[in-house]
Amino acid sequence: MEQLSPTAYVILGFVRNEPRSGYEIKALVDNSTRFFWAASYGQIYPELKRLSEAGLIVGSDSPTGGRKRTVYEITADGEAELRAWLRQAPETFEMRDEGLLKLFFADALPREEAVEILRSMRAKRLAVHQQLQAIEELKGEIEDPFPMIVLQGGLEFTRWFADWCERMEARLLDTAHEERSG
Amino acid sequence: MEQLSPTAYVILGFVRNEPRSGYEIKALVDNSTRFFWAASYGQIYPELKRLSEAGLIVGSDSPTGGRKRTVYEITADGEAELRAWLRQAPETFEMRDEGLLKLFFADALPREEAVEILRSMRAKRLAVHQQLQAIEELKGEIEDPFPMIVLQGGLEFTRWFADWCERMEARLLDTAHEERSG
DNA sequence: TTCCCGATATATCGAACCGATATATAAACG
DNA sequence: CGTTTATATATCGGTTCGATATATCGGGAA
Repeated sequence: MEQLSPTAYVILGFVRNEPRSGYEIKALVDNSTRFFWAASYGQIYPELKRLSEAGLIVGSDSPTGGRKRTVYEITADGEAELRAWLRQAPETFEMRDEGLLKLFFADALPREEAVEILRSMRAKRLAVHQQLQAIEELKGEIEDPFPMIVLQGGLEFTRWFADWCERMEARLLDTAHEERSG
Repeated sequence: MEQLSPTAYVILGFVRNEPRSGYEIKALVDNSTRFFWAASYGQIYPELKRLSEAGLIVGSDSPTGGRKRTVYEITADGEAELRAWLRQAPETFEMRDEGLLKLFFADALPREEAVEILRSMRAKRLAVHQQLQAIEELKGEIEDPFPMIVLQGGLEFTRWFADWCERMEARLLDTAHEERSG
C-alpha cells in the first residue's frame, strides 16, 4: 500500500474509540485539530472510501430516521497502521501567516501604518486565544491527557505571539520617535 | 480586477526596489519568507505573467550571455496595489504541524514512545532555529528593519516551541513515573 | 399544523498550491 | 576539457481549500 496522507491518520485517530460519520469527523476536527491540521469534506469523504477499501476502517449503515448515514470504525489493521505512523518522526511543518508577510514588506508604508499591521495581528491572536479558552472550559476530566496538552500548547503559543506583537509594536513606536527627534 | 493572491504580493514586494527575474524571486523567497509564506516556480512564473498583463509590473529582456532572461519591475499601479494590500487587515493564518497531530493521538502509544514525539519535534525546531541564525548572520546593516524583525520573530518562535517541547517531555515523564509508583 | 431555519449528511468542483521534473545555457573548477 | 553547479523558464500530477449543491431531519414560530 502506498503511504497514507496525514489526513488519513486524522480519520483513523478519530474513529479509534467509537464509530463516527464523516460529518462527525469534520465537526471533531473543527473543534480540535483545526488549529494545526485542518480537513475539508473534500478530503474526508474520499479518504473514508480509500481507508475502507484498504481495510483499515469498516463502515456500517446507521441511519437517523430516513436519512442515510454511514459510521466507520477502525479495524485491527487500522490500529496497527495508526501506531506505526505515530512511531515515525513527524515530517510536515508549514505555516502561512499573511500578517508576517505584510510586516516583512511594511517598509513600503509610513511607520504609523506599519504599526497597524502588528495591532491587527495581535488582535487576531488574542481572538484565537479566547476561542481556545472556550474549548478548554468545555472539556471536563478525561483520561486521555494528550488533546489537553496540545490545546494548552495552543494557548501558550497564541499568548506568546500576541505578546511578541505588542513588544514589536512598542519597539517600532520607539524608533519612530527617535527618528523624529534625532 | 479580481483580487490578487497573497503570493502575487510576495512578487510585488520583491520587485519593488530592483528588477528581479522569476528565478531570483524564488531564491529570495527561499531565504526569507519561506518560513511563513512559501512559493514554488509553478506559482511564480504564471503569476509574473498575470501581474504583467494587469500592468502592475513590467518585464524587460536582460539576457546574461546567450541565455534568455526577463526581469520585472514594479509600476506605479503596482506600488499602489501593494500599499493598498498592506493597509488591509491580514486574513490568512494557517499551520500544519504533523508533530502536534501525532501528539494529539499519542494516547494510542505507550508513554515512553509518546515522549519520543516531543523529542523529534524539539530536535526539528532547534534545527530550524539554527537555519534562521545562519541567515541572521549573513545580513549586515540594512536600512529596512522589517525583514530582520520578522527573522528575529522566527528565532524567538522556534526557541519558544523547542522549550515547550522540553517542558512537556518532562511533564510526561513525571506523570509516567507517578503512575508507576502510585 | 404548516412553514422555515438550522443541523445533519454526503458529494463535488474550481482554484490554488506543492513538489518534482524537463530543458536549456552559463559559469566555475579541477 | 569534461563535469558539476547555478541560472532561467516551464509544466504536470496530485493534494488541498473553500464554497456550494442536494437532501433530510428536528425544532420553534406564526
